[in-house]
Amino acid sequence: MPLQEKDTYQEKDDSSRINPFVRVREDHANELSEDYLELIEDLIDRTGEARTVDIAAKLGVRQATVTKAIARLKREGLVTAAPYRSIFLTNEGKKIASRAREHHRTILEFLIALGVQQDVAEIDAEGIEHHLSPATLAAMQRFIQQQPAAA
Amino acid sequence: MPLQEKDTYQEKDDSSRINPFVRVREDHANELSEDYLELIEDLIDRTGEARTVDIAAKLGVRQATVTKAIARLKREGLVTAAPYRSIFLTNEGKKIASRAREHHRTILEFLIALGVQQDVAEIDAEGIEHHLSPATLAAMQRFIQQQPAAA
DNA sequence: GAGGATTTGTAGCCTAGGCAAACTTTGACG
DNA sequence: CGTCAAAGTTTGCCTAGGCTACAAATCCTC
Ligand SMILES: [Mn+2]
Ligand SMILES: [Mn+2]
Ligand SMILES: [Mn+2]
Ligand SMILES: [Mn+2]
Repeated sequence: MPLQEKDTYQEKDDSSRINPFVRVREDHANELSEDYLELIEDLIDRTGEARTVDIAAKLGVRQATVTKAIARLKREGLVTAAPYRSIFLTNEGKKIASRAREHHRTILEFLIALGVQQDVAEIDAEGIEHHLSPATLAAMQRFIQQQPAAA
Repeated sequence: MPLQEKDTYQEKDDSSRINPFVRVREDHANELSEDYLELIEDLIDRTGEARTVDIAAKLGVRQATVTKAIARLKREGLVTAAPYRSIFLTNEGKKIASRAREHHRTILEFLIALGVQQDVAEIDAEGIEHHLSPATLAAMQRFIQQQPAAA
């Protein structure tokens, strides 16, 4: 029995650790969920409820797109929603949302500490937040701490 | 005549500047091209030619996927390729490849200067390289310069 | 409490980017 | 040369995530 039949078999679990491109594709598969959940939590905190129309406006997509995405999140057990009613996070959804928000905040603070203008930092943070390993986030944290809030 | 008919019309040109999520979707539309072109240039430099089988191995996808992607790049005028022969970059393709490689290198150096371990930095760089504005890249450059190659 | 604007949902379409399976071409080598 | 394994392509399939157009429900407002 051969030790490697790599030609046709693709590792599923730790290929992400050895191939950066595979890792990026995996990141992207989680990206939408994270953005939706973070945004839903935000809307609930700030306006009392998360409505399809507001999510669509924030994300810059059509409402039909949001409806479809919500159906998927429901399937995955991350949100609950009754037809024509607003959207709520499950406990699992809340966990992901909080983690996403934290990452987002860390990265934003980091970029600003690095000297990037606020509005540019906001934009870049939204993209890179899904691609950073714990180690890199930790390094960013250290950097923020070292910078004593420059004037 | 109303000043805004925003309800049905979506800005195309500068919406990217005002909505981070739209900007991220645009980034992702360019991501594959950039990665392919950078990789093709790399293979040519290091092995003399860019072959489907090697591109597939590097990206962690099947050869059929690469063939399809190359067809798209050809359509876009970024590569040339005859059937069953290896792949070459057009001038336009070379420009994009070089810019991508430069960004990649800057980000990698930056992460390492920040204290991230080499292999983790390699992985994270591959994801975030497509999401950074010129301003942020410039800030990273400055940071690298300030750090006098820590031991 | 009826009407109508707003919001939500459904149906159908499209493209990008994956895959497997089968076929074709190439080229190394006996 | 002829063979045949390796490389490349084609075909057909799938899912995610966009969109429009239209239908249905909700909920202001009078
Ligand atoms: Mn994001
Ligand atoms: Mn990305
Ligand atoms: Mn990349
Ligand atoms: Mn790269």
